[in-house]
Order: sequence, then C-alpha cells, then structure tokens
Amino acid sequence: MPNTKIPHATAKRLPIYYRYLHFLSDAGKKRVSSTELADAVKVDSATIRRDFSYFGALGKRGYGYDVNSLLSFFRKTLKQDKLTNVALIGVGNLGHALLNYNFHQSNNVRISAAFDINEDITGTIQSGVPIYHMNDMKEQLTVQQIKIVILTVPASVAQKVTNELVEVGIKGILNFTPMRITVPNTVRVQNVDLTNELQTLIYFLDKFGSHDTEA
Amino acid sequence: MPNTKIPHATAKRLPIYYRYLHFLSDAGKKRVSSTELADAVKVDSATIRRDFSYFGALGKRGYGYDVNSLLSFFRKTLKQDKLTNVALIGVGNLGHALLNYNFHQSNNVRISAAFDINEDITGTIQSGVPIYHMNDMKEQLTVQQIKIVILTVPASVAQKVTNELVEVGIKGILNFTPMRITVPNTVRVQNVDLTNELQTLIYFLDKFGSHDTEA
DNA sequence: AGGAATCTTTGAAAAAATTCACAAATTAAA
DNA sequence: TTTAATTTGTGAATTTTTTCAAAGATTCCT
Repeated sequence: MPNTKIPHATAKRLPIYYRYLHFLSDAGKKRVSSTELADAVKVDSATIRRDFSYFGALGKRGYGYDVNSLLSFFRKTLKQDKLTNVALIGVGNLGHALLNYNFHQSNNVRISAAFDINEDITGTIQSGVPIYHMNDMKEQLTVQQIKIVILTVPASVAQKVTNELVEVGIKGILNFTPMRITVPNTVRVQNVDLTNELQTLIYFLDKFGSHDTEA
Repeated sequence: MPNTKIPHATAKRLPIYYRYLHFLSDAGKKRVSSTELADAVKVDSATIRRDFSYFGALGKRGYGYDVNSLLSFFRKTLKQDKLTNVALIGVGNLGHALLNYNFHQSNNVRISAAFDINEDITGTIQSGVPIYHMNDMKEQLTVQQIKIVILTVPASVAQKVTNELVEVGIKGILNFTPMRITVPNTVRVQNVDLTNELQTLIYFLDKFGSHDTEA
C-alpha cells in the first residue's frame, strides 16, 4: 500500500538515501542490499527496509534493491526530476557562502534571486545570482513565482521579513536565523540552527555512549 | 530525580530554550510560563514542562519559571559557563562564512584554529583566527587540546580527515559534509546537511498539513 | 480572607519510531 | 537438481517521544 502516509522520520531520511544511491549509480553499481546501505548512511538496515516499504515493494528477496530503478523512483518522489528555483533572503556572511554553495550539483535547486538592503551589492550579480533590494522582494518573488526561500537575515528582522514572504505566497522557508518564526500552517519551515548544533554537540560530549546524531 | 537520563529529543531542545531565556533575561523579564515559552519556541507546552522536569522541579506552580535561575541552571547544564575552543577544518566557502559567523556572541564558543591545504591562506589570520596547513593539523589539535571540530572539507576527503581527527582524540565533530563519516563510538558526530534540508523542505511541500520541522 | 484563576508536576495514555526475528522468495553453488 | 546462502517484507515487540488530564501549589483579585 504505497504512499498513504509517509512518517516524518522516514521522509527526513529520503535525501540521505537518494544521495548515496546517486553515488552508487555513478560508481556503476547495479544492486545494493539494505545492509550495505545501512553501513554507508549509518541507519539501521531494518529501518531502511521499513522506510522503503512505505513506498511499496521496491526490492527483491535474495537480491536486494536495483540501484537505478530505486534511484529514479526517489528522484521522482523527491521531485528532483525538475529544477526548483529558490530565493536567498539576506546576503551577509552566511548568505554569501550559500550563494557559492553548490546546491545545484546534486540537488537540482537553483538560487535564482537574492535580496539584501546593502546598496553596495544590490543591483550587482554575485556568483551568477542577481541581488535585488529588499524593497523589491515582494514584487520579484511574485513575478518569478518563487515558492521556497532560504532565510539568512539578522534575527531581529526575521519575523518581519517572514510576514512579507507569507503575503506573497511563499510555501517553504529554510530558516537559518535563530528565531522560531511564526507562519500560517500552509507554510512549512525547516530550521537550521548552527549555534544549536554546536551546543548540542557540546552537551552530549562527556555523556559518552555517543555516536551519530541527526541535524 | 534529576539528571539520571535525559532523552535525546529533550537534549536537542535545550539550546533553543537556553537562547530564548537569554533573550527574556536581557529584556528584563523575571518570570515565564511554559505556555509563553511554547509560543516563542514552537514546542508544545506539555513537552516543555516534561523536558524541564527531567532536571527536577525547576518551576513553581501557579507562578511559572524564574527566568534568571532557569537561565543559570541551563548555562551550567549546557556548559556555557566556560569558553569552549573548537577548530575549523577546511576554509572554503562555507568554512569562511563560519569563521565570521558569530558563534561567540551567544554561544561561548570560539574558533581558535582553522586548517586548510590552500597555501594562499595558510599562515594568515582570517577574522582573527590563524589558518594552519592541514599538515600541521594533528600537531596543533594536540597542542591546543581541542576536542571539538567543525568539518567543512570536501566530501571526498571527509573520511580520511576524520580518521586523523579520531587519532588525536577529537570527541565531537560538527559535520557539514554530505558524507556519513565513520567514527568509534567514543566520538560524537552531529550532521548538518544543507542539501538535505532543502530537499526535505521540497519533499514536504505540497504534502500540506505543514508547519514546523526541526533541522 | 476567600475564591477564582494560573500554572507546574507527573502518572498514564497515546502516538511515533525503531528494532527483532522469521517466513517467503530468490540467487548461487555444488 | 538439490542445498545452502542471501535478503526482502512485515507482523509483533520494544523503545522513545508526545500529549492528556488532573491533583497540588501559588498568585491575584475582590
């Protein structure tokens, strides 16, 4: 019974599987077992089989999974078969790094517009991406029909900017600010909090019995 | 019965609470209720109360939690009362941004050394941090007694570098590479995978019934 | 002071996620 | 062809996490 309801925890692992399948395919590998995958992506093999099973019977007993068919299945599932345009809001330290970060390569995502208030950079093109002034944000997002943004503005303006994003129909926000922004529940927020990650790491430290932790 | 065993899910939320308490304290607020906190950090109030209760009875019925005592309790718990030195391995795009990123401000963490193979920058000081050559990594990490690193090297060398880190007794790795690195279970790895975050966001998109997702 | 309102603490229930373990299917080897 | 070795798919058990709900403690208002 495919696709009925994919658990949240499973969904978050799909990109990890996807990437490794990509790697295997590039390496010319034809088949892969859940055990082999487990070793590479550090997820228990039973969990992997369970995850896959939510999408139906993707494997073959005694054989494993066919790399290429699994890959193309996940490519569709993750909507990697078409290019997604996103905008970058806030071209500071981190924003600038993300402009150069090669999302496109493995991801089929392109940053097609960036916004900032700094007039030294607005109007220019950085790493192939035009930088607009924040004043033009709502207009450009509408015209370019962008539905996903990466938010790298200062925490102090995060909510204010978010409200504008919601107004123009943004559906997904990758939030790099430390603020927990408020949005209507038609909008999805994914938080990436660098400070938190470090603090969590420090916290877990001498608590040994360690190993891996998902971001 | 405090401190016996803090659930993983709880531990990952502590930094979020900590930061907001900091904010409240700075704003001169004396007390806060779980409901109020819940609204700000987007975690259910019952979950917050449960989380706190693992550390003992930190609040007062009918009153709420005292901001400053809660703050100083968490400061100790998260070891934010003393400065933690970390190293940055790999000063590329992202690494450079992290050098400028103000971990220190809210975090009491300092990047005290950075490493790269690019001889144009080794030997220089960037954003106040000396950049050493990777050849000197093991020596410097040992001398400086660094136990935590931020790993921003290319995926292709992630495991190789990790092995060296393990050799010199690194205990925590904040892994920005897309590789799932292998470490002995005395070492903790926290993965931050930017591409994954975006893909997850895209995946969740039209699956509406949305809202927040932790990184 | 008395009573209503607030708010934590915490058992217990519910929900979600992981893991075990084995039958069923397939491949590989002898 | 028969046997041994793999390996999936999945009920069931377990573990983890979240949420409910009510008793107990305190504050606030009149």
